[in-house]
Amino acid sequence: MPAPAPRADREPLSRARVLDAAVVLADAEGLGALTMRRLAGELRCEAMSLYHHVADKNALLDGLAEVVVGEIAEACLDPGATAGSLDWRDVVRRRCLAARTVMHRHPWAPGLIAARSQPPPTVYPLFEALVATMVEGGCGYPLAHRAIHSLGSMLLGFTQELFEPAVDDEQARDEAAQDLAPTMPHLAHLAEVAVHEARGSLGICDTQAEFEFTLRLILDGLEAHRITR
Amino acid sequence: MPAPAPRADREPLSRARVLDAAVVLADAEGLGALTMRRLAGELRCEAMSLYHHVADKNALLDGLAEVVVGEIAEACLDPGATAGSLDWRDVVRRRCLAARTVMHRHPWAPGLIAARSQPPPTVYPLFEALVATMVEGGCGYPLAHRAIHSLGSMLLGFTQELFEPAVDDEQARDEAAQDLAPTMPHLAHLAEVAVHEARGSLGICDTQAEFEFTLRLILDGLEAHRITR
DNA sequence: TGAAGGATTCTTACGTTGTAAGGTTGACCT
DNA sequence: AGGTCAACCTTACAACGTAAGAATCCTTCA
Repeated sequence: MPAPAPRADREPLSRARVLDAAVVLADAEGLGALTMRRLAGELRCEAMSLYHHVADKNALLDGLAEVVVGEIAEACLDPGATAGSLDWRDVVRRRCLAARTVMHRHPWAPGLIAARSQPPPTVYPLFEALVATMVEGGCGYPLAHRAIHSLGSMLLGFTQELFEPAVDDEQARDEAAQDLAPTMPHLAHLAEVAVHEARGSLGICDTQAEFEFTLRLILDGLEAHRITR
Repeated sequence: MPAPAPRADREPLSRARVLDAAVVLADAEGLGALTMRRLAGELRCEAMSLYHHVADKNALLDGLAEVVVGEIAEACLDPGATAGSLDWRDVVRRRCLAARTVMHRHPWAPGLIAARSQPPPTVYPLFEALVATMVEGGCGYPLAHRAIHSLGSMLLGFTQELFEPAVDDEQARDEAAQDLAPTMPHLAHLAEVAVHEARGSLGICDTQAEFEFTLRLILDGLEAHRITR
């Protein structure tokens, strides 16, 4: 097995280093400034060298979404963020606020994530933790599921079909759920429930129903404020 | 004054025709397929001809956002959409659903609108109508204002600072509010109220407070569902 | 009738982008 | 010493947005 052959005269490139530099560049000058040549310049290499660490520009953007959502997940799951919270609402609330401060550092992120067809896999630990908190708080899986949809825009900055096209193939979906089970037990369970509820899995939720649910939630909340004002 | 000089042998171009073709193209093949040359091809002209009707590609995208939001506003304000509604919530609910069906036809729209720094002016009639409905429903301007923020993602597909950078200059803001007054009385009034409430106008809301308000709305609504399940 | 004038459209050209193809380098293992 | 292979660079090309200016066409007035 050949060992890696880093040059002695400078830090070798790597997927992580490329993505980190891309995030820094996008933060500083926006997504528009993120070109392969410019990014290479920041890393003191040539554009084509980047292609050894990311497949192409699209993969680079996928990676960016992954990194940012990962940052959000990390911030949300930091125990310090929710220390001393008793109510499940308080935990979820603080997590959403933590997500927001991360998004604030990367204003280009919502648009980027929204543009990808699939949310990056780094959302799963976050959703898993949220569902866990809610279920332990007595919400039950169906409500926790709806909550994830309702909170989507608070966590990632946009609404609209969080899990849209995904997989049409039913068997592939079942396998995906199986893969999820060991590390994401709540999400796996939620997927099962969703199958019975909306004839879809994580991949195919009844987004219309979810939309209407969230809408009613907001309107009813506003009505309550109107009455007690 | 020279009259327009359209060619006899074919329909002349126009800003509206360019934008319409751009919407059709984006709907069919996505925003990525929307290039000046390609769009020109659809219109059976050369790329450079487009520049007489839109300043540049960025202006084209601005125009696209304008058209889509205009479509949304039109669908929402269609009296048929809200006929027979007594409750203000029902009116607003139906408008949001109408907005959603329009967005469904233009899946690229939320990302596009979110990417522009300012929402297109075609939102104003929509917001005006929503505020009017809510105020007449007994909500009061402060609550109607919050409602617009809370409903942002239900109407346009994304959250996150609907009116972000806008104008720093205080005088310019006052003038903008003046211009609004004749056609958008409720929005103009709302802007005044916002100045006192959050030390900002339409241009500078306390987005953090709005975010937290919406978040609590959703969480409290979910909690109510938990209890009564 | 026809020439001017001005809006519209097209031609050509340039710089920048993403990336395919293939050459070069240098650390490691025999 | 020489071979191997990942990492990296050079060159090249098609497609993009768009600047500059020529060509085209309708209108208007002489």
